[in-house]
Amino acid sequence: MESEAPEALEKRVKERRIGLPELPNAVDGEVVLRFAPNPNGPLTLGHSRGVIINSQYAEMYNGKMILRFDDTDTKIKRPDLKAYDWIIQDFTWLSGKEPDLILEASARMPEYLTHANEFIAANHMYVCTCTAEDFRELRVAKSECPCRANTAEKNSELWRQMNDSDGSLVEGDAVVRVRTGMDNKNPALRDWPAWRIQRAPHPKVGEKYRVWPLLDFQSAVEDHLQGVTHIIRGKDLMDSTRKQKLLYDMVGWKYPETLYWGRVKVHEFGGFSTSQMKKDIQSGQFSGWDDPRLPTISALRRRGYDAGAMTKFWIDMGLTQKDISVPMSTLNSLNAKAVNAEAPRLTFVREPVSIRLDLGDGFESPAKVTLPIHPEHLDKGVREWPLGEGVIKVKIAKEDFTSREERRLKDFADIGIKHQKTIHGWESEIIRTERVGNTPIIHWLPSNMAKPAVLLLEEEGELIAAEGLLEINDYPVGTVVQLERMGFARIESNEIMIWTHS
RNA sequence: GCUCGCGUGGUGUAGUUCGGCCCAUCAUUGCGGGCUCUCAUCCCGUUGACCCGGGUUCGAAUCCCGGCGCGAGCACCA
Repeated sequence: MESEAPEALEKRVKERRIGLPELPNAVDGEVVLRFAPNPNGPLTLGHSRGVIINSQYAEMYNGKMILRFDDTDTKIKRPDLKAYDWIIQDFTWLSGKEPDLILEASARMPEYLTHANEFIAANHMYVCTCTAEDFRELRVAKSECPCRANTAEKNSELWRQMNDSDGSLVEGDAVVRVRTGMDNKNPALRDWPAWRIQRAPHPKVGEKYRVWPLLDFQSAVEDHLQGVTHIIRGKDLMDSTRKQKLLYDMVGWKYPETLYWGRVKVHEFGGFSTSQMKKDIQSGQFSGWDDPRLPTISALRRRGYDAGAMTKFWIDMGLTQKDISVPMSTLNSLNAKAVNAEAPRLTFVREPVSIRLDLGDGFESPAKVTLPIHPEHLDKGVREWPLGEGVIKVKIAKEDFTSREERRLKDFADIGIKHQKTIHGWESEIIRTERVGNTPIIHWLPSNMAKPAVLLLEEEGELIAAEGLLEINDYPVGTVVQLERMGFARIESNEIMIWTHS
């Protein structure tokens, strides 16, 4: 291989970067990434960034992607047994493949305990029996607490008492701290807590353990055990990185490369608080985790959003540390592009008004109306609406009925809207079937092609079931269709559709 | 209070490491128009930004100094 010309090294040509930036120190085939949610609910749009960006990188570098359940809190953010499966489902749907490895922190406790024993024996950690309030003061004052002077033997003994089921130490009496130094200029890093006592039974392992590691310890040990090479996480965890790095340095481990992103809000939803949503569902404000008004992955999937569109959405967002607030219209635009080509067209008439069309003397009515399933993909075939003999009964939307002028029934005929009522109902007449001029087009259905259906949509925070008539079709449940002149919707059942977006 | 991070059009983003290719990229939104027997999709056009003040330099979005603004951590949550 020839050595590179020196001038080629002098300056990179500036080019616009497309896609995700390169990962620092990444070796193809050896990258290990992880996504580590707390299983206290299903995934939200906010989580999807973690799933997607990490998965994308794993794919870019032919690396490994771990899904890890950080379920070591039995009290404040208690794990939800159902959430484990929900998250695996959401993860798989978002990334297009199953994780290479699934780990549950609660099942990894023996490993964590082993390391705790070791670190306490090595004097890297000590048991602290100060109250949280007292330690807070010590932390501010940069002064060491009395417990810090205990010997490793004494600490091991106290640690045994913390673990002991009939021990004298109960919840709140003691924590294990990492001996980082009380003089660290960053107060967040001063002898940070690694273990605490929690009596609440764990949904997965019951009352097997009395002590549970905090995130900073559990995650630090597990990342090392799994050989994680790159951590990509929120910048709110920057001090977490620093805490963990202090521990890594003590025990001689190599800390992974770490990248951060800022906080994300969506204009329409605000933040993504799983706990808040859980409360609102319990109080009956929402019907469930897949309530179309919620920013959960299950709700978005139910509404017909495309995982590829979400992927592009997050890739476009990149890895900046800026706190951002994005409008749903950005995602919607990407989603429309993703689903439009495949979405069959259907007609939905909201608040239908029945009209009898008078064919007029000598007027020849066509036997049927033929319209494409997709105007840009004619190979997808056609829809055929047979028209009855004699008088034709059609349905049009109430909002289109307000006019008294001519309107064109799309792909069929110009009619005069007369607001003339007879014993049979509203009557109008067909003026011509040829397309002449630019008579405003409205959509419609012949009554024999219409079936009652509801369209679920959100209006000002309320979930509305808009009643109407849907064109008879046999698309399977889950099909994302485009309702002509309205927008996209997903077929949820024979008579229910869920609104996606326009 | 201490510590850390971030500031490019309405929104998001590229460019900032290594100053000139940047009178600043791309997307989205808004506005205008075209295509279309859908108010969808698509196409074209257009408005619109380097937080502020100094400094270094022939030249600064990019380097230095000082402000200001926003956010996060300092939990026995993750």
